[in-house]
Amino acid sequence: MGRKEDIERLYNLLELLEERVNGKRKLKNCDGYLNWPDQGIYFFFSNTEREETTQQRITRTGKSGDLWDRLYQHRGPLTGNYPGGGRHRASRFRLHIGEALIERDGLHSDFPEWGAGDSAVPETRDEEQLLEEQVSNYIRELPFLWINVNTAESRNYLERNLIALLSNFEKEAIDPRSSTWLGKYSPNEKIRKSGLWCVNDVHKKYDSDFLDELESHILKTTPVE
DNA sequence: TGGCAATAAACCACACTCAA
DNA sequence: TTGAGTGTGGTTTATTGCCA
Repeated sequence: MGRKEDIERLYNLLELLEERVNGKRKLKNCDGYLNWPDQGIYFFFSNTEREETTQQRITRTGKSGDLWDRLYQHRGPLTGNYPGGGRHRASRFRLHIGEALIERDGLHSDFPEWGAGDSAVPETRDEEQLLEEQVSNYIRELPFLWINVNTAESRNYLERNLIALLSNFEKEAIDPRSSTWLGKYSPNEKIRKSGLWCVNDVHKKYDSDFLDELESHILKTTPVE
């Protein structure tokens, strides 16, 4: 089977997953009180559709040994010192989106420290709060799905192959992103060309057999309540 | 109903792994 | 060695349950 057929199979498997978990969620409606699986893989979708279908396009996939903790890092806090914001230094997803917003809106002089270092002093965080809020607003509106994957070996294998399959980086573009996709403004070439908010593995080849393993995990995934 | 303790979740900074 | 990304562990905050 070719890459296009494998991508079709992947999206069909995700439709099955969506049925199993009673639909996609958005982070704006989620918290840690839901019974998330301890470990797993998540799929964020864009609100735009794939070519020739009504399916939403995958825009990022990632893994975690503590699923909600990772989703929380992407969502950002609702309360505390930075409500509605977040920490892009703890979430590359947030970092990439913020960089694209800076490029698109010409905000370099407003956020000169964005992405600099692993931590920031409160003064810098105060200055970045406005952009963190914009990033949070963007992420919290993205529909997402998740699967339960217990072993790190499986999570690494599935994530690597998912990204390699979906990435258009230096490959034939399947489901190419529109010119209005925010990632087109990313300073990172891998994001612009892959069509994903991912950098690792976008240039790799994938192993079709991973779809069989993905299906087995989907069939074991249950809804959160 | 209010006070207290226990527990869970939220939050954060830093450490660690892996690949290039 | 560096960058990307996740894992770990400590602290703070919120919630729950119990008792007077």
